[in-house]
Amino acid sequence: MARCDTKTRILNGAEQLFARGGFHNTSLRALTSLAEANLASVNYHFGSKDALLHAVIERRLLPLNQIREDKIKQVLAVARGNQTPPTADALLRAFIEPTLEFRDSSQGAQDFISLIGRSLSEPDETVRKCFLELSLPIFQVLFEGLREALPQLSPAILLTRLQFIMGTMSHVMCMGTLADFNNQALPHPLDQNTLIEQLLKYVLAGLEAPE
Amino acid sequence: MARCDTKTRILNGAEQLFARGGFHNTSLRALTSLAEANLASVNYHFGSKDALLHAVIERRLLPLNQIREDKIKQVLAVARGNQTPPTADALLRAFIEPTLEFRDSSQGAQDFISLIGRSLSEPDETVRKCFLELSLPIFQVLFEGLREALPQLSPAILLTRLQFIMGTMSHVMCMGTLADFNNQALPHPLDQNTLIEQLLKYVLAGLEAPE
DNA sequence: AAGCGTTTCAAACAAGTGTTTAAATGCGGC
DNA sequence: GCCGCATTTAAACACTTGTTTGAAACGCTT
Repeated sequence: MARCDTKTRILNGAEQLFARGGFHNTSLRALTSLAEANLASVNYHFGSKDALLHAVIERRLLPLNQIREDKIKQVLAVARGNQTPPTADALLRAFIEPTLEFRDSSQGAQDFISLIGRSLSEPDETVRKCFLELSLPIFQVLFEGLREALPQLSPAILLTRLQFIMGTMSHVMCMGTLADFNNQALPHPLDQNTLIEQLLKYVLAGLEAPE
Repeated sequence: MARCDTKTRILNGAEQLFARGGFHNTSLRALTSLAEANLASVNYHFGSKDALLHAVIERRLLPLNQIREDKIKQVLAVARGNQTPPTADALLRAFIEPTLEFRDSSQGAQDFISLIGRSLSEPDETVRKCFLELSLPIFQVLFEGLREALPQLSPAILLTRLQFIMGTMSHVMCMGTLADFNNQALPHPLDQNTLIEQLLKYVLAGLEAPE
């Protein structure tokens, strides 16, 4: 494990283990051993295992959500300047692209995105609540933007389709560390850009389908 | 807990607790207490906790997969009789409809479907492997059928989109027991038939999008 | 009623869990 | 040098985990 702050080493180790083995299946002993830290240091630096999870998620999700929110608001601003409604394509791209680009920026980022991708379906509240609290605002912004982009869709249908999109995204986000299904049939995985474009095409077509 | 076979009571209880709290977070003590059975009865009847999970999944997934496979093969047979390629709509319907219909047949079925929906993103091998082993054959059949239905799509793209569809479906399957996100914004959830139709419209549009 | 295989039961097992404690260590400022 | 603070450490804490054990209870046939 790379040499740096104990606190950071713990965060990095936790990110990796939580993502690959799940929060509850990761013991503090396995974690501190990987992070080359003392067992008690987790409680010293973070207070508890739950608080550590919170810190792991916040560290990367806050900046990522900030980027996505900025991009979405930029799309909305440009549209307003042009006196035209924003396009669903631009909005979804602003939401999806930073996520997948960030995923490929480092191994830790990939673990983190996989952790986040799984969080919506987590049976355990701890992870889900933490993710939702930090993400509901941006969901709101995206939803309102899409209402402008697709005024022909009723809000209920739009929201339903937005959830479908979340499901699709979550799955893609998890795929990084879950290679089983891929390797079974697909000889070589799609490269990053193709995957983003394909994902966008898929969710956009589904979103814009006639009601 | 309804009075019946100890073995069945354990299966029912496990289904509920595994679905709502996750496999590893469910202790045999909580389970046997809910099932009104002795702690040791799990190991007596099933051998181990892992074997119990296997039994829980097999009990419902085998028949469900059988139904789905039959329906898909029926679609293929009819198409062959008509000398026309099968439609993607009919194939996806044969795959999706039984799943969601089964989900609403009982509370236990809903728990089970939610358990299955989460299984693809499970960090723990135990659940994922068990599900994949039992489901890869039907994925294969569906894939081959879709290749006939959409010959214009390259196999790699088709497979990628099929994975997107699995992601969308998984998410919908989990939604039953994960009400947070719904209740946050959606006043009343869509009824069963509307949800199926919307889901089909969404995945079909995404699947058929020009490459 | 006796015998027999199946099932249930309370108790104990060893191993693993997150957390706490109090002593030891490191290190910068005076 | 030495104080004071932040950090690290090993040990113990109380508790939960899945599994095993051997005896008790049950249901059935003879």
